[in-house]
Amino acid sequence: MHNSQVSAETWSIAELATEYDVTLRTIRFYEDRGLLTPERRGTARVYHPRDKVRLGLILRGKRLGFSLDEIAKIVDMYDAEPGEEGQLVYLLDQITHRRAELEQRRRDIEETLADLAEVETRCRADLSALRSSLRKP
Amino acid sequence: MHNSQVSAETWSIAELATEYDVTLRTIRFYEDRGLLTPERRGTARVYHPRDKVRLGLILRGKRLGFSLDEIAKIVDMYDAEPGEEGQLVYLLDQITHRRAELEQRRRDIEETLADLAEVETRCRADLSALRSSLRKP
DNA sequence: TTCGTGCTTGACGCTTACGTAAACGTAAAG
DNA sequence: CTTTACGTTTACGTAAGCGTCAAGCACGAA
Repeated sequence: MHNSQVSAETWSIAELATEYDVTLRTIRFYEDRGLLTPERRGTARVYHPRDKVRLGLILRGKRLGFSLDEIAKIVDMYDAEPGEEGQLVYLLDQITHRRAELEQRRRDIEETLADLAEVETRCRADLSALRSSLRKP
Repeated sequence: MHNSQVSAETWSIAELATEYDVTLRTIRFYEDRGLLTPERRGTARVYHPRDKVRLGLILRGKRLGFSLDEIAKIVDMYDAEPGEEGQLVYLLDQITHRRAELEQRRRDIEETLADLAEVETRCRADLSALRSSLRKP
């Protein structure tokens, strides 16, 4: 085995695509939008752990229904440099904002799950009624 | 007051738009896609409680990041007729499916909230460090 | 009758998030 | 040397989800 040293592992675009089940096109598109900035070895892209983590964050953001623009802001928060005070205050503000959004989504999920449970109950009732009416017609 | 009888209340398209803070265009678009089926009084659309509820469900679905096609399936589950056995089994299957998706989303939210909390901690630390270094230079 | 208000139906435009070729480079394997 | 695998850029296509006119009807008030 070649890469037996755990530190400083890298991946090709195809490896990342397979691991996260996205297309190469998608990964390149995210780079186009500035969300990923892989190293270049010649013309080929080489992805470092940082890129891999970011891709994971991007896809999680997508599952949550954020747009790529919003995801860009969120992900960039994660490895922002300390910076000046105004910047930090802005960041804290963003955090508050995102948190509120996420909590709204969580409430939506709870409600939807509750609704689904209701539909399921009704459904099972209908089903057993249907079946018992068939057993003794 | 005109509509003093609570039962069988109806709304105009503008009323619904105001209440849910969407545009008329959006509501008509949902109708176009078969998600809403208001009554017609002449040419004007008249929305019944059922339509209003559905609009609420649609918007909740949107906040959760579902596509309109997916939302259509979900919402239609809610007021599906009992139907035949195959239909009911299909419905239960859909419910299982949606539930799994929603639970994944909930996990995503928990993780993101945890990440945000971490960023916030780091951020506050940086901020206080910055300020204390300014107070005693 | 004319005005304003609210509603209607097209129909074209735009952005997002990719899909889908087309055409080419590079490097190892047969 | 040719094939195969893997990568690249460029660029047009598309589906979703509306925005934004344009043009017109219907109806009560002035």
